[in-house]
Amino acid sequence: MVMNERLPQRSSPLESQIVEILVERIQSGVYPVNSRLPSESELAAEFAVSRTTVRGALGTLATNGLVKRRHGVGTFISPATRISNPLNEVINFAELITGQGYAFGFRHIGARFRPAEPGVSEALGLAAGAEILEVSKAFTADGVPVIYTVNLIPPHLFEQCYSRQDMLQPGATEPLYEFLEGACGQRIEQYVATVRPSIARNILIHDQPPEGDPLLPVLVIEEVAYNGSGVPVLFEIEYLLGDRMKFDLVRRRRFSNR
Amino acid sequence: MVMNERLPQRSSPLESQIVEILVERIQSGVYPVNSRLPSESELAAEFAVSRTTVRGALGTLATNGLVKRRHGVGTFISPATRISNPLNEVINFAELITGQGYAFGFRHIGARFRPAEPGVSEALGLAAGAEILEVSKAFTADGVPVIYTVNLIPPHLFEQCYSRQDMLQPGATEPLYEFLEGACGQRIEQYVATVRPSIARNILIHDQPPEGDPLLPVLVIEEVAYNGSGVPVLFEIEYLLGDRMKFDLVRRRRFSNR
DNA sequence: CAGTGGTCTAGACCACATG
DNA sequence: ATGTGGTCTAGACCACTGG
Repeated sequence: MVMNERLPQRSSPLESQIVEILVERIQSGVYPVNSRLPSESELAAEFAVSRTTVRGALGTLATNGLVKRRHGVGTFISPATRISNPLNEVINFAELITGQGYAFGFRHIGARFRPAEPGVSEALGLAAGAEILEVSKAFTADGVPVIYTVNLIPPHLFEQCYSRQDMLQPGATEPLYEFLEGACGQRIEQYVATVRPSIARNILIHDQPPEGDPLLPVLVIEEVAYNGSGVPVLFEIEYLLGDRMKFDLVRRRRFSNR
Repeated sequence: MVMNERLPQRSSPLESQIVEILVERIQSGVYPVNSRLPSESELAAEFAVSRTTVRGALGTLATNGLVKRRHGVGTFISPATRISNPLNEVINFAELITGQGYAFGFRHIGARFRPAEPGVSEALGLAAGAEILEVSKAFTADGVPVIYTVNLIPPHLFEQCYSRQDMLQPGATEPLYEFLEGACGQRIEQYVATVRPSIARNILIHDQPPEGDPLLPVLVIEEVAYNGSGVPVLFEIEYLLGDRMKFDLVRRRRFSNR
């Protein structure tokens, strides 16, 4: 009945595949904003799956704000509700910066091996005082640094593939997610982060203060990254300079499902 | 078989009731940290519900970090993983402040009716320039203001119960959630928030700067509150003074279910 | 191998909104 | 009265982990 027929294949969970298909349709405008989706039963028939499976997928979309469900009425494509830079998702800095209309750039600041602070080694499950690799970078919008990151990476992640010298080269770990997934076999699934405000003059990146106004507000995110098995992988500190960046967040009551 | 037998009653969804029961057991230590929970089938039998229903409840607990599931092994009570002040949940300021060991206090700063800014009236679905009630408060820790809030409340919410004069009295809307739920019949289910850092000297609450160091970092949360039907209820601005407060956040990849 | 969680189904019934 | 989403069941099969 539908052009561009695409039915789910086995191999990954049907529910995830249906999420993908529906996201495609929403983003490509097959389902226009504010329109009503086909009913759960219709989608179930179209995809040849049970209504339960369709409901799971729609639940995921609703949780992520793409869709709004109304009991007794239907499921609707959310209007502009698309949250722009969700703080509770993993951020892709390149997308973030280009998405706001700036030219994206990357700058190496420094890399070195040093002993981990007690808090860091504990969070990563390392021996007290174990050495870690510290890599500091800046990301620029139209040439102006707007994000600084400090990554603290345990050497056991990469030392089977790379020498210490390799790792000190500018850009060796950039982009970070691809480096971790490709070279280290670690896929980051989740961060546990602490968020606080600060001022540019109160922070140091690789022993240097950030460029620009020392009174610029800064959003500081300190976080531990975990892989899919719940094992801590690395420690990361992000400094988001407040001038040009805004972040959104959906906040809910606890245990309010989806 | 189990002491303190408590079986779910109908009336609210079984799944939610099972969540509550399990949370009680976890918090009261019936299931100690790191211990394995009974298997899904055992719980299903105990509660006399289907395994599907138990799984839903366990999924909610896993999403909220109380529990860690391991395929082929079991479901385990998470260790200290309890996130302290989750930024993605609705914050109860009194709990937040007392929970960090300070004495909680509340201070009325001002209340007035004024026309809404275009951004606010649009977000709340009001006519351009409609009048709203602005209520400004401070919350103190050991007497020191650590949180300021500005609530922008559309008059239609309360004008059937209260006069405008009533609403201008100090504490008329405090605690806010109880006021909204009791007097206005509005239960807040969700906020869509924007988070940014700032500096104390850059903000004004009821025409006054905050007390204390003008260079104090401030976390600013601007948010629209929605009720369960997705209707915007009020606009709120929170100023979290960065000195004593920390906030945590779990960040995930998009569409990674639970 | 046995036991666990992960996925999926088909069908039932309910609660809600709308005409 | 109809059709929608919300809840729940019983049972099947799969995938993973551990002894």
